[in-house]
Amino acid sequence: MRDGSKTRAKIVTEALRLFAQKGVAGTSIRDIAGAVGVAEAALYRHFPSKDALSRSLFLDGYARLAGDILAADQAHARFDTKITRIVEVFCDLFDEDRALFTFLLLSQHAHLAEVPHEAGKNVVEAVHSIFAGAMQRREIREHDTDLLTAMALGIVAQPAIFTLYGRLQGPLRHRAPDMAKAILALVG
Amino acid sequence: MRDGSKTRAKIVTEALRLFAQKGVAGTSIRDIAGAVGVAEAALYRHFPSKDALSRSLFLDGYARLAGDILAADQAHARFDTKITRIVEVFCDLFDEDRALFTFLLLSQHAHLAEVPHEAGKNVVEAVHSIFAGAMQRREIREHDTDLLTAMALGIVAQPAIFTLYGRLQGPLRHRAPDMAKAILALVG
DNA sequence: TGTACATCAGTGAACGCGCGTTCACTGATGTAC
DNA sequence: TGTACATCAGTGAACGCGCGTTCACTGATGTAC
Repeated sequence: MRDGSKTRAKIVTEALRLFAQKGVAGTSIRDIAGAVGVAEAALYRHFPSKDALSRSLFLDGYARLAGDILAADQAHARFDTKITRIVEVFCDLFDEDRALFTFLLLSQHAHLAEVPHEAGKNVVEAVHSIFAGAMQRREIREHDTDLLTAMALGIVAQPAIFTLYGRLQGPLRHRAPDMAKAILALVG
Repeated sequence: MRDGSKTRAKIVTEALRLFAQKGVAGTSIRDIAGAVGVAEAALYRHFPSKDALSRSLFLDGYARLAGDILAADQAHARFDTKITRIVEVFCDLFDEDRALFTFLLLSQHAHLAEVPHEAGKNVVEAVHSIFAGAMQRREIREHDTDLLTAMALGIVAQPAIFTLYGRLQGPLRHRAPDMAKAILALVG
């Protein structure tokens, strides 16, 4: 049999690019197959449906970000170092794979309900666990952890969105220090 | 001729409700007409196309929020009062018309490019003008106004999204004091 | 007040198009002997 | 090493369905005289 892993990888890349550019609903199986350079039916050798493809891309991307956040958390001891590094990780992933981020931001509302609750696969749970842990260890004062999680995510996600729309220029990484400072001010 | 204003109002209400619930792509003209209780063709007496309908709903809702923000800004003198009131206005609109807010948050990426640049119709410009004004009057220190705008919007928008998903409970208004405090900490 | 007319909101059926998906088939490559 | 076979990635054409939109038509209501 032929090795389909190259084709599968290209489907992932091109689907992400097109989904980010035109949205999932605005991208047809024909579009993706055309960009990959295969017949439409070939996509169904790798993903059972268009919906499964977009779900798989979303859950994988979301899990990757959650995993990177958890790893940055565990690699550092002090709360402020954790936050700084996590913001940097977020910015770096954004700057390196803008198509993935655009897709995650665009289609979060379609898939958020299907995301598993484990912190390793769920960005919200990952961030939540970091604040909850710091609170438990008395490194920060008592707060509503969910509200804190929401505001912290908003502080990084909204500048990311502004960057996608050209309202903010240059790498998001340049904003990391200000964003980290803003998050630390939430708990200070 | 018959008075179509009642029908038009019902189209707006039902379309907003359905768009918020199932997304624009997931809602058909048949769905809307069925909810309104008219034939599909009747919708075309009020809006030239499905796209024009969703664009009109978006731009009107977005302009309403921007107008309310500007009005709250102008009704107060001190910067911290302005911010507090603006956050409250945002929360109240959210709590009163959740369908509108869900729709605005869900479909912002489809329409943001078509929003006019005037502060009275554009939420981002409205918030931007408030920070820019305060900076000019030396009420707050120098900052990157666009980054500030993004972070401030993120601080209120993300808790709104969490509330939509049930991750935060109760009226958003209850979070207003903490969100206002967080925004003021950005410039403090 | 009564009548003729113009306007236009709403109808019901039909339209063609693009979509996601399926199908029987091909042929390249790995495996068994 | 050579041959027969199994596997399965990829093909090309076709499918039916639901979609947004259009059409000629109806009839209620406002206006002119």
